[in-house]
Amino acid sequence: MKAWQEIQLQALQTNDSEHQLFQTIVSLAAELDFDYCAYGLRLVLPLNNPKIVKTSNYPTAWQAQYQAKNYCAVDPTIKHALCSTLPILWTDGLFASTAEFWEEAHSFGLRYGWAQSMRDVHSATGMLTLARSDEPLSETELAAKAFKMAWLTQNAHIALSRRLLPKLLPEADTKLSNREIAVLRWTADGKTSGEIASIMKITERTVNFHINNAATKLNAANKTSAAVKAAMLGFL
DNA sequence: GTTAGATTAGCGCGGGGCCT
DNA sequence: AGGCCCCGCGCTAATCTAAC
Repeated sequence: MKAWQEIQLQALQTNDSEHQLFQTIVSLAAELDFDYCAYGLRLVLPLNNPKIVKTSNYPTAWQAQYQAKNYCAVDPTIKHALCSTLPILWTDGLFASTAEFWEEAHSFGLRYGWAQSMRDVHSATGMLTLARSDEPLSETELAAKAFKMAWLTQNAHIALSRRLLPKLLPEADTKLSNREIAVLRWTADGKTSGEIASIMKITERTVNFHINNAATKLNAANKTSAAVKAAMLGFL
């Protein structure tokens, strides 16, 4: 008999669309006794307004309200997800400073939940939330299911971000040459083109050439943006 | 605050070597 | 042959710095 993780992995490694894939995750969540399931992906770029995409089987009205009131900005589980990859449990204490948000979530049947985030090599943060209306999450249940829930989070993020990233952030798929990476590293360290030229024993113009090529590949407006993008995406 | 000079960044163009 | 990587030159634009 195959292990639960193995069956799950096979289900998530198919070539299904995001929608089909999310339905698989929903059914895996259901096996863990969660009616609701939500996945959010937050990219690192643009720095001033990072792209966020969400998909869930929450009640449509709640999804609309969440969007309309921009609850992304106050949701404490998102705040937690961005600074910690440890799982977090929905508790009254967690939502103490966002009472209105918490009450509205309750009114839509979202009462008991658990969430965990994960970061990939491109620094994109994915968060999987598992929730339900009726049965509180006991310590015993958590202890018994913690591993499976974490495993589902990890694989959901890997599978979904693999499909979403190329569309949302094509730069993440860029292949930089070794020379381009080297000059961007020195640039990110604050070296001028002249300094990099003497360090790498090439002319300044050549340094600029590589930086320029990298900037084009990264869709960056200038060398500063190119160095930041490359660093944020984990290329350096 | 203004100005002039120095420094740095950016652009267009061309060419050689290597690999498929 | 074509694509990719690497290297180079001359020039202009933008920015910084110090002197007035």
